[in-house]
Amino acid sequence: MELAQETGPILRRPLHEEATDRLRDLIVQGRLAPGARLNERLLTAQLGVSRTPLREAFKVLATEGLVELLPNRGAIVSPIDAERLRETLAVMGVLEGLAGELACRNATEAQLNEIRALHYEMLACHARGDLAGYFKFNQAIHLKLVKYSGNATLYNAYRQLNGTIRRARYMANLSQERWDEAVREHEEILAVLGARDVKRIKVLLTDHLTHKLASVVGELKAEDR
Amino acid sequence: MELAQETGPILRRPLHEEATDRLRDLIVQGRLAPGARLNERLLTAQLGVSRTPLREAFKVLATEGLVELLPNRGAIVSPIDAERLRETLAVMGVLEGLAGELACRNATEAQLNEIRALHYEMLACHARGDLAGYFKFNQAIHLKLVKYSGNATLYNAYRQLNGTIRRARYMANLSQERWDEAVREHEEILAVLGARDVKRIKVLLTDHLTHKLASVVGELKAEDR
DNA sequence: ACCTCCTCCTTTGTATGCAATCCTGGCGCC
DNA sequence: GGCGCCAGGATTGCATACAAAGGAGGAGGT
Repeated sequence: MELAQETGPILRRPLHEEATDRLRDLIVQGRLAPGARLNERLLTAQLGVSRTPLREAFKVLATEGLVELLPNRGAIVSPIDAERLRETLAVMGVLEGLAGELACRNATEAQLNEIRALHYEMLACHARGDLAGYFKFNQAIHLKLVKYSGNATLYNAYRQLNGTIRRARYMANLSQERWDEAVREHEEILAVLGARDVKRIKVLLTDHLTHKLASVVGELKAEDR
Repeated sequence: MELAQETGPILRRPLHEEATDRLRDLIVQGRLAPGARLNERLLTAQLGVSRTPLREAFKVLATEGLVELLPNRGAIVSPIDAERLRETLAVMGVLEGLAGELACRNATEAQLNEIRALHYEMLACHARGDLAGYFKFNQAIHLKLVKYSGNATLYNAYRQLNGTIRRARYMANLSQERWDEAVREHEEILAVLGARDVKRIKVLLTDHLTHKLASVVGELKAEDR
């Protein structure tokens, strides 16, 4: 009989945190659709918490922009509109540009290797045509890059904006051409990062995001039809 | 007898919003010192609300980074440390760079004139040596600039980060030389904005923020002694 | 004297209760 | 027939009650 599972430090997080994270995941993954009403009674039952922590979660997600609070009428999942996506990607573009610059300067070789590993995992997914896996590793790479900039504030800001984008990702498909192009861009970004070419990485990342923007917004428009 | 005061639309905001704003102001103005413990009982009495909306406000301010939640031990005002300021200003630098670029393209002449008006108000304060007034108009100018970029997401992100900085502003003094220099920089920014020189404005704003960074961090260090 | 443990009090975390608001649908009136 | 109005029910907003955790202070042991 197992005496102790590998649980790490005994984890007892506040319920409102747990609720916030669970809800955020549900929204980001699109399992709570944009525009959907968030019924307190339903969600309390579903999450097994009372209304208080749940409502605290609503407030947090509202400041993150994932939820909209309608006074006296509850909360809804923020609708996704192309304009807001455009805005968000523009902001993320400059954030990632800065992140790349800082990462070029500050990241250790070990950290770069971690990113490289993720990159190869991503290539594997691309080769297999595994889009979900591709997105996952793609996300991970971008997040790590920002993290390894060493600027925690930047990382936080980036993460928050990222929630908005991820939702769209789950909705929008990706053309094969754009996919191939994105992979090529990643290859180049990684090379430049390894070379610690501060000036060039900024341009590359900004461009990469601009292309992503065009792609996502294009796909979204296509879905509107 | 007056039948109707000019109240505009009847304003009935949720208590938690009101509480959030009031608390945020208290923190930003430094009336709740960094590191200070936020006692729920005290604050409920002071704000005249019950614990529920107050605690919701805590959560919101925590995601904004102005408050830290210590599980089972309540909340404190986030301490100000130079490193975090550095980080924040770096991020705001690129955000404002983007904002300037967009404002150059999108702002109407009327909007630019609004900024110009604020600029002259600011000059007046500078001439009088009115530092508090100067900060106020300075803030207003930067916020308007970002707002007139036309990117609401950018504006939100900027505003949030700005809270952290404003707190430091109330603490750190300003050398006369740096003050004069800042005013000159503003003059130039305004001129370039009027000329709609997209490339140049970005450089100017980024530099301006870099200088601000150096100034604020320098002053903060000076206070540590 | 110092450390430890225990207890009490304070404060926080969560659940629940109550009042106010909003939506639904059905009735009356034009 | 359509419009507006008025319950009734459901849902939210806020307050409060209850349970659990943290911290302070004193008694007892070494």
